[in-house]
Amino acid sequence: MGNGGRGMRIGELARRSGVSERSLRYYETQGLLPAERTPGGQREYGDWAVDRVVRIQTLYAAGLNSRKIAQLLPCLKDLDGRPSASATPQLVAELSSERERINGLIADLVLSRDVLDEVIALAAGMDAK
Amino acid sequence: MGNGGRGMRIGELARRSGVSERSLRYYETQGLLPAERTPGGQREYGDWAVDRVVRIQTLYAAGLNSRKIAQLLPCLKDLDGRPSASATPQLVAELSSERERINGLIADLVLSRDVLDEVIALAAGMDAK
DNA sequence: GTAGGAGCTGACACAGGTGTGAGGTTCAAG
DNA sequence: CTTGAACCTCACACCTGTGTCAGCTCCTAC
Repeated sequence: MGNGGRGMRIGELARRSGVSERSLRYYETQGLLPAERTPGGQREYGDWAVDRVVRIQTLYAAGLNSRKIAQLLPCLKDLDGRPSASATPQLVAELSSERERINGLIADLVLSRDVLDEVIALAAGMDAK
Repeated sequence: MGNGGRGMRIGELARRSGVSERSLRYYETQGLLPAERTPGGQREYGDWAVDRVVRIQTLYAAGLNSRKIAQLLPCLKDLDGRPSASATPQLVAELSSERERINGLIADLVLSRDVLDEVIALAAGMDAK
């Protein structure tokens, strides 16, 4: 090893978080995932990075874009402490609207899932008969 | 008028379903929304089309692509009657996997919504204090 | 017949996170 | 020092439903 336990590099973070190195680098350019650098220029992450990456993925999955996530993250209390920023009224308005969208989307997803279940059940029924 | 009550044209369907004409034409190319044609070549839809378009939108929102929706639709019982086809085992497998994805996505959405709520509540708290 | 709103096709562009490859550098084990 | 894995940057491509524009045709009320 000889690492000194300072931090993991991108490969390990990718493996641990289940996200590609490509995406991790992209997150950095978007200001979502700051990284220390070794003297040689390689990225170094602390353990907190894993949780952050997972959180980022969750928010992406919910349809938020990089810009919103970047504004949002500092307003969250991290595992250890308190938020490093509070949302501006402007941001709150945007997030509220996202919230609405997400609620509608959940409803659509449930509806769609039921539709899938119906088709699957019907096929199973045919099969059994 | 002089329509004879035969069917609505694309503009009305767009207005009634809340979907752009562009999208309706696209749905037709994807085999999702068959349309009659007037002798002059204009599309004509029955009232059933509104529901179908809404259904298509719901499925798109759930992340299904045109191909899957096209396979899925005939396996659904329409408002009036019974399905015109049953799902093949292959399709059932695909849909089951979609179902899994949707369930995971719902979980992500709920998580994300909670995150948004936290940020919003925190900003409101700051505001009140 | 005519005017003008509505419809038609075809084509180009976009969003934006991710895959992929080239070509070069860093790191650590031996 | 050498070597090979891991990492770096840069750049191009993709997917796919939708917006938009251009240029033309249809339909219907007058």
